[in-house]
This record gives sequence, structure tokens and C-alpha cells, in this order.
Amino acid sequence: MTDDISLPTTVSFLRVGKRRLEIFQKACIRFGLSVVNHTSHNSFILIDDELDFISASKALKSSSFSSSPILIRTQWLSDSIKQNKLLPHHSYILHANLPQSVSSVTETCNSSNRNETTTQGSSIKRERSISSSASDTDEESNSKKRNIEIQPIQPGDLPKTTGIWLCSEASSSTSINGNPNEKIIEKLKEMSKLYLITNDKGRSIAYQKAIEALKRCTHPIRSYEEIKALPYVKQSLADKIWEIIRTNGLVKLSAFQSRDDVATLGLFAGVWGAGTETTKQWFAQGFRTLDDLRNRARLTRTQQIGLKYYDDFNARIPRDEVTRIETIVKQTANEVVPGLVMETCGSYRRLKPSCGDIDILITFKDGKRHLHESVLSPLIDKLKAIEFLTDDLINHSETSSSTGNTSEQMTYFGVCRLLEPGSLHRRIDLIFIPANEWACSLLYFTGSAMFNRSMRRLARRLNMSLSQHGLYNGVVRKGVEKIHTGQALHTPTEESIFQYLNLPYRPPEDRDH
DNA sequence: GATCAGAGATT
DNA sequence: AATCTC
DNA sequence: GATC
Ligand SMILES: O=c1ccn([C@H]2C[C@H](O)[C@@H](COP(=O)(O)OP(=O)(O)OP(=O)(O)O)O2)c(=O)[nH]1
Ligand SMILES: [Mg+2]
Repeated sequence: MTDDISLPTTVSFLRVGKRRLEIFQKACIRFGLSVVNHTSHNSFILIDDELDFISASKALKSSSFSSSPILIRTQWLSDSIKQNKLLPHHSYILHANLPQSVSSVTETCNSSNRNETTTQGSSIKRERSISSSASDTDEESNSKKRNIEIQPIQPGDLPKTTGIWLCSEASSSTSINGNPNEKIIEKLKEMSKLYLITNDKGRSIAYQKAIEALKRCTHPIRSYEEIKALPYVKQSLADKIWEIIRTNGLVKLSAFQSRDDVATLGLFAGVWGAGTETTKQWFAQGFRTLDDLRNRARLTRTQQIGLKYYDDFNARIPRDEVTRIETIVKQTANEVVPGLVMETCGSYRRLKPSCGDIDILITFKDGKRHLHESVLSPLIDKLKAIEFLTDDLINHSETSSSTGNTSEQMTYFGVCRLLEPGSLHRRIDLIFIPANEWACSLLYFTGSAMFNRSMRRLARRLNMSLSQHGLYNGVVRKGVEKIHTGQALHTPTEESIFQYLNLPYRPPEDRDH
């Protein structure tokens, strides 16, 4: 079909509810439409499907829209979302001579509304798929009631719904005998990741919790009953897991992955220093490849470095290379400032066979020595001199005391490489801390991130507060803000922190959640 | 309807 | 203050 | 997306 009228490039919304508005605005970004407010003069206005032409016109009169705009039903966007591409808008245009029966117009466009047909007059039983999907970035929910065949459950086969606190349990070792539900976990992980890069943190967390529940399940899951018995898995996630078991796939994930905006966001998310807002903007500006970014995008200093080493940074580091890098840093540090205590943390301390980066915690042996500035700077300089460090990403020493820097902690994020031909550039994080914070920092920097968050959430529940600086009790919170910071507890060792929280001690390798 | 951790550095 | 990162 |  050849369209004489080109698709709108700029639209605005009239009387669309908050929830749906958010969804539509996201869709607009995705389809390259810009959304403006009433005030400017634009000729395309999207109106809620309940409005007929007359009431829409009335509403327009009392606002500051341009004189003769084209009215389009929001169903246009709803259908476009479903079809995964921006559809022609013709059939959705609202005309003056078609009063009430909004739905009759729909009929021509495509199959999506077939079922609603006639009730009386202008019944608008808009299908809820978009608005009720409780989701933003996705279109989801052809939520047909799946006919679940309930298989008989073998007694004693149910997954134990273990405690709420992940940090109280050892991470189950998948490396030894593999996880029986690997396929499911893999799919859900991908979902979680995609939700994260599309700025849906809450949902990403929900998937991670479900993943952890699955990891703890030591036998292959077979029945729908079993699935629902898992903590943090209810209707929606249970359906998805069941679908994976039955079909070995997940339609929603495939649909997600095939969206070019999601794929592009994923690509851009691999640039160190570019987060959800930046990648979203880049996409909106029409960039699609890393070369687009190199040539045309506005990049911060760190993003330039992230782009320069895109492949290197996204490669895992074999454990033995981390060991060699650690050795270089330790030796150099000992030459420059004798008496430093250093521990390589992160995934390395958790004994992972490969690591995403190198995380090194640094302090003085015995307390008191607040002039950390006399340590970080010389060490960094020396590491640069031997051409081990190649670039700075975050450097406390460079930015001379930024806004009210009361913290004694100092952070250096940079780039290093072994002095051997063929060595890749690696991300290295050095954190300098006062000795009295050693245990809490060690705990923090060892992670995993999920483990930390679980433990911190537990602390909060106990009216305590846990960070890399310390563990406090008697914390009084009023909503979000702390009324009372509480008092710092004496935490000489990691074990002591577990004790305060009534947790069994877990060695680093058991914190790999 | 709020929460999902808490903090440092850059922009 | 928003954004990104650990 | 689950939980309280
Ligand atoms: O959001 C985060 C990220 C990290 N960390 C802590 C735990 C983590 O173990 C450590 C180092 O971070 P990194 O990103 O290097 O994670 P990792 O556990 O070392 O994994 P990777 O192998 O990807 O480096 O910092 C957090 O507390 N919160
Ligand atoms: Mg790491």
C-alpha cells in the first residue's frame, strides 16, 4: 500500500491516562516519534479511544492545540506495538462524521479487535492487553488462560520454599554438577538483563529473585505445581517457566530480543559509562551502530574510553591472568608505599574461573593514617610509569575534592594490561579505605552484588544499616530518610558482621548468588 | 502503592 | 540533581 | 513482577 500521507513524526496526547501514557510515550521513542505538549502547534493528536470526535473537539477547544489537528486513536499505537512496527495511521484517524461508534472504524485495520464487535452501541471494551500488561517496555499478555495440565506431584519432590534471605544460604554450586534447570535460568536471566537495560529495575529484580529460587532447586522441575511452590514465582513467572519447560523457548523473550530498539540498547549498554538514559537517547537520535557513536554521538570522556576498548572490556578475564595482574599491583605498591594491605576481591575472591574485571581493596596495616592521598597518587603514577595502567576512568586524586568529600574512601577505576604482546586491556578497580572499615569493605567488595543487597536488606529489616563503611544498629528511619544514623558496631572481621545479623558465616565462594 | 542497597565520582 | 558505576 |  502506498501511503500518500506520510507517517507522523511528532504527536501529542489528549486525555490519556497516566499508565497508558507512559506506555505510549515509550512506544513513541521506540518508533522514532517525538512527543510534544499541547502548547506547541502540531497537527497529530492521539486521543483515547473512548473519546468520539465531538467530545475530543470540545476538549481541544478548551486547550491550546493548533486549529485543525488530525485526531488519531491511540489504538494506532497499541496495534503498532503488537505488530512490532509503526503501522499506517490512516485507518485510525477520527473523522467528524463518525460520531459514537469508534470501534466500527477499527474494524478495517487489522485483526486485533475482531472479538469485541457488537455489544450495544459504543461499547468500548478495549482489549486490555496494552493497558493492563502492568508493563511498560513490553507488549505482552495475550494472557490467554493456559490450559495447564496438572501432573501428579511426587511427594517429597516439591522444592522447599527456603528462607527469604538469600544471604543466609550458600550459593549452590553449578560448576560441579550443573543445574538441572539451566535452560529456564538462562532464559530468565536474559529477561532480567533486558529489563535492566530498558530501565525497568523492579522487574529485573523480580526475575533475579525467581532465578535464585530456581538455582536452589536441586532437581529438574516438571510440574506446574512445583513451579508455583517456588518463592517469588507466581502467576506470570510461573506461566513463563512452564512455557520454557513445555516448548523449550519463551515467546516473550524472543519477541523482546527481535525488537531493534532492545537489540540496539543492548549493544550500547556494552559501552562503559553509558547507562539506560544515555543509550535511550542515542537510540532516539537515530544511532544504531558503534560506528554511529564514534562518528556522531556526543560522548563523555569515560564513554570514549569505553568505546575504544569495547571488545576488550566485554571479554572475560581468565583467572590466572587476574592473578598475574594482582601480582604486578602488589609488587609495585610495595615498592612505592610499603606496608599496604591488599586483597583482590570481587569474583576473583569468590573463586570464579573467570572474572569481568580486577577488584583490589587497599588499606594500611594498622589504623590511623588518614593521608591516603599520599598513597593513591604515587601508586597510580608508578603503575602508569611502567605502562601497566593505560587510561583513567574514575580517579579520586584528579578531581580535587569534589562536592563536600567527607569520605575517607577513595576510588580509582582504570584500564590496565599485561606487558605482553596480545594482552587485552582490562578494567581494574582500586579502592582505598581506612583500616577500621576493612571488614565491611571486604564484605562489600567481595559481593556478589546480589548477596550484598540481600544482606543490606536484612540489616535494614533489623533496624540496622550496612554499607562498605560499617554496620550500624539502632537506625531510625522515617520513610526513606534516616532520622537517626544509629551507632557503629565494632566489626573487626567479616565473621563479626554475619554474627550481628544472626547469619551463619559464608566464605566468599558461597556468596556467589 | 511502596519497595526492591547503599554509596562515590562525574557531568 | 541526574546519571553511572561498584 | 512479587511481596507486604
Ligand atoms: O551493584 C553493585 C556492583 C558491585 N558491588 C560489589 C559486589 C561485587 O562483587 C564488587 C565488585 O563489583 P564487580 O562489578 O566487579 O562484580 P564482580 O562480583 O567482581 O563480578 P565480575 O566478574 O563481573 O567482575 O562490588 C555492589 O555491591 N553492588
Ligand atoms: Mg569484578
